[in-house]
Amino acid sequence: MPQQQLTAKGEATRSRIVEATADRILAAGIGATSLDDVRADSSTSKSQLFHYFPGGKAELVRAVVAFQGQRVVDAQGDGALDTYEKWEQWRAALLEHYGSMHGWGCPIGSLASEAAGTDPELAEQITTYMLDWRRRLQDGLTRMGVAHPDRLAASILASVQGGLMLTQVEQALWPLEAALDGALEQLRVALAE
Amino acid sequence: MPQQQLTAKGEATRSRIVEATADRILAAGIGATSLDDVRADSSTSKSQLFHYFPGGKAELVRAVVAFQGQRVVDAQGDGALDTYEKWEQWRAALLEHYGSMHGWGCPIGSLASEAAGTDPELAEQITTYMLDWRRRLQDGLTRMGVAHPDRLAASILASVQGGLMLTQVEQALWPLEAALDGALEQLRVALAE
DNA sequence: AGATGATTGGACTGCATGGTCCAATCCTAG
DNA sequence: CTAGGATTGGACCATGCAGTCCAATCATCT
Repeated sequence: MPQQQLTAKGEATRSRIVEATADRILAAGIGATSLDDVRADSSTSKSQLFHYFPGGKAELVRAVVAFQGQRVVDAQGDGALDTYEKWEQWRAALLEHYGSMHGWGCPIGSLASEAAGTDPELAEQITTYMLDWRRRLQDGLTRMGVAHPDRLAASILASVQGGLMLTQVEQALWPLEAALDGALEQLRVALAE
Repeated sequence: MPQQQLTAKGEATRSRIVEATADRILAAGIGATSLDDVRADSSTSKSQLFHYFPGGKAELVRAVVAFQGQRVVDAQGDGALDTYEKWEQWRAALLEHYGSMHGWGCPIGSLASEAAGTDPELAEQITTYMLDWRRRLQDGLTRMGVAHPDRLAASILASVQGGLMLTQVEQALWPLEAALDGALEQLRVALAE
């Protein structure tokens, strides 16, 4: 944690490092992302990496997850998901976001399995993001008065995550689209009851 | 590829290696699974590893994916998924299978992101398994005469994969259960049309 | 200008890990 | 019992990578 004051320049370098690392990790996973790769991609030196992330790779990865977590939140659009129309906008926003991204796959979800058995703190961080995400969906569902908002929220989130995984496997966006359609279908059924 | 003749003993050792590796990888991912870990877990020596897998770690990992792929197929139950009742049995079989497994997570899906940017051949192997899996679902749907079997199959598979991911994150089976319920819900809607 | 602290470059270290090699032992067929 | 191949043990090597360190530069404030 850089408690020291960061100048604008320092801040810029820091972001450059985080973003470069995020891209690499998204494309190749944590294990296949070396600090030398990051150094090259971000045009920095080893000392800069450790200057801004004294905790080394582990801290850097955590910063990346925080960074991506923020992006994910942004991608949801803002406001509560408490009308069906807003869910449709949500669907569109997700497709827009992931469709325009470099590469495929969920920037956070895809790390879950790799993190689980490696860095417990990281695993917890990822879990927290997932729970927040689910809670966000669930809140909207609760306000809409569906029967089991927790289960439905989990199911919808599963569709998103699974859709992203298939999207990565197929190198195409349509599986996510199909999965989101399925998720909205479930929502409609729940609303009709 | 061990074209040489394997005695029963050799075959046993080979399986021991594959299974030990599979467990490790499931728990910690590919990157965090070292050959020394495997050696220890399987009570073998370095020379045995390379005797049975001359291609080294890459070949071993591919063998693990093939092994897990077979398991996944088995877990689906056999026969075509061409009646709703069979889909319910399928649901039960999946829950039974993944609920009784060591650890959580999809033995293949969770590797997708890690493999994608590392070993192209492995990525292709995983893609093939996913396609087979989806095709299997899709065949049943086609026979049942639903409207867009390809998209529905993708959506259902996404539910399974996402459900497994959440299951890993939450360390509990219920998200998979909720996701599968959602998937069957979609199927019912498609059948009603 | 000079001082102070942030920033940067890059050589260097230590270690984990994938992979090689060879000799010892076990198994089976003749 | 013996020969040849399958199997096994484990020392050893090469390398890639995380992390350390120190000296050089840059920016800002007085």
